[in-house]
Amino acid sequence: MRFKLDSTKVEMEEAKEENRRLKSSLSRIKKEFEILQTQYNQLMVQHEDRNKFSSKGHHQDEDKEKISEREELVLLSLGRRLKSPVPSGSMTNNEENKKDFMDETGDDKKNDDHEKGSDQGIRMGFEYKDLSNPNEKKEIDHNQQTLPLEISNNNKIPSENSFGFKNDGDDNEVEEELLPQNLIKKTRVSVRSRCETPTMNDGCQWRKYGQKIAKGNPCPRAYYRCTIAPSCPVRKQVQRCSEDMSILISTYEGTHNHPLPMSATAMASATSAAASMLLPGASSSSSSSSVPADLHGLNFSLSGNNVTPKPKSHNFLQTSSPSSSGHPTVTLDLTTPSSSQQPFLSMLNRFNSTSSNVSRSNSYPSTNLNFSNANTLMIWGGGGGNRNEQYRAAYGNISTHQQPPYHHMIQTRTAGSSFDPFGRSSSSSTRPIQTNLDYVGNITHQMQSLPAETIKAITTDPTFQSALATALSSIIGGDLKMDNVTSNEAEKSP
DNA sequence: CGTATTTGACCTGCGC
DNA sequence: GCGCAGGTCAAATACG
Repeated sequence: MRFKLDSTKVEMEEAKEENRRLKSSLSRIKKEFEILQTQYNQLMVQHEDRNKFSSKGHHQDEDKEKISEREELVLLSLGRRLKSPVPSGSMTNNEENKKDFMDETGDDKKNDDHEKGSDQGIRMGFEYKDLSNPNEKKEIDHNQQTLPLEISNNNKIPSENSFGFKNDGDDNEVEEELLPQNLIKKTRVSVRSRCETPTMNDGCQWRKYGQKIAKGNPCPRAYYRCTIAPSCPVRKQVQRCSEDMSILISTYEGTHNHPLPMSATAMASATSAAASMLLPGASSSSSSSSVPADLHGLNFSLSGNNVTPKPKSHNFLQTSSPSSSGHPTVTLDLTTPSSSQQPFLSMLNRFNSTSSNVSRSNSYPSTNLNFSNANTLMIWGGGGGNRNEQYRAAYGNISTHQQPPYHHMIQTRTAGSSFDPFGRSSSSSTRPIQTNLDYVGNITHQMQSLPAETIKAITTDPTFQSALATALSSIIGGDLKMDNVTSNEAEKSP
């Protein structure tokens, strides 16, 4: 009994220490993010000035250019609401377009929390400022009518926060049926993972409603729907890979219209981000204009820069032929061996590339996000009742070296670089929170040490923004919640 | 007994 | 129009 008490005290002390480290990491991340944000804003201002200069003497096209310009004036805000707005100054009547994605409770304290957010530093999420007006949407519609997903930053569109649920769902179900993106097939996100269990635990609650033997695969395909909310439209297909039975392919479709458990937010963020990368605005080789993207509720600033597809390589992002179903599909591959040999700079080069040779024979391309994860069995979330359980479920059990998906994502993105942020094995980490924060912090920190041109290329690349936003949201969002929990617990503790 | 799963029937879209 | 395949429904069944 005495021993238990002592061990509990030791654990409490460790928790306090952990909490201190988290706070320190958080403040560092805040600073580094502000630097990044400042750089981005400066670039936006420069871009704006350049556009104005180049448009002199072209009054005939002035309106068009204004529209185009404002299409590009989309701010991807990682985290806290900015104290000072975008330097464009054109943000007026679209305040309501801001999507505050962090507030999980959605109660009346929301605004207050956001006001305090900068002080507390706990409001990580995505903020998308649409600087266009509804009339311009028609223009966009006209230009992008074959790709309605691009222009879904409509007020009517139920937004989803970084944790994968929509902000407000009064009429979401009805309105969603009328949305343009529903006129075409929904984007799917397929996750390949090594999993011994019949289904991957992603933190959500699923109810099986069907099973089919799909052609070309002797393994039956199981159909699940989300049961967290009765009206949730999210579906999931689970099927084992015919070539490797140990690989479980989980395909997600739709957007949760309800709050998700902590343990499910990682997957929700992953699917959102992955789907967003599929958007033509993010990956189209033909389009050079920025268009806002809102898929699965995640709003990113996406422009035409593309990522060169290199199928069957370990590139982080690949495009391949569309799925047989005809749905645009993003594949998150967590089954392949570590791509530590992948040069980080080559990825940056791809980020910086303004065009690519993507062959798009089909309007529904598939994108393959190849995250290295050779050893991890997929336990994305345990749906545990308390936050600690949820945390452990979502971010990996320390003792079993399970790691969160974004841990691997970031690790993949940094592992091949010429610098190793930590020089330690991620799987050997005994402090996953600290590790995750360190990764984020060091990414931004290392970026500052890069040449200015590289920084420019990185910070202005929407793909990077999307990926960074997702990573930050997933990791920090969860961690911050834990931070709160641990803070509260620490305060309560004697 | 309530809930979840199974499984055959049915619906729908697409290619020929 | 027909057949095929994917996807969904719903009654039957299993389970706790």
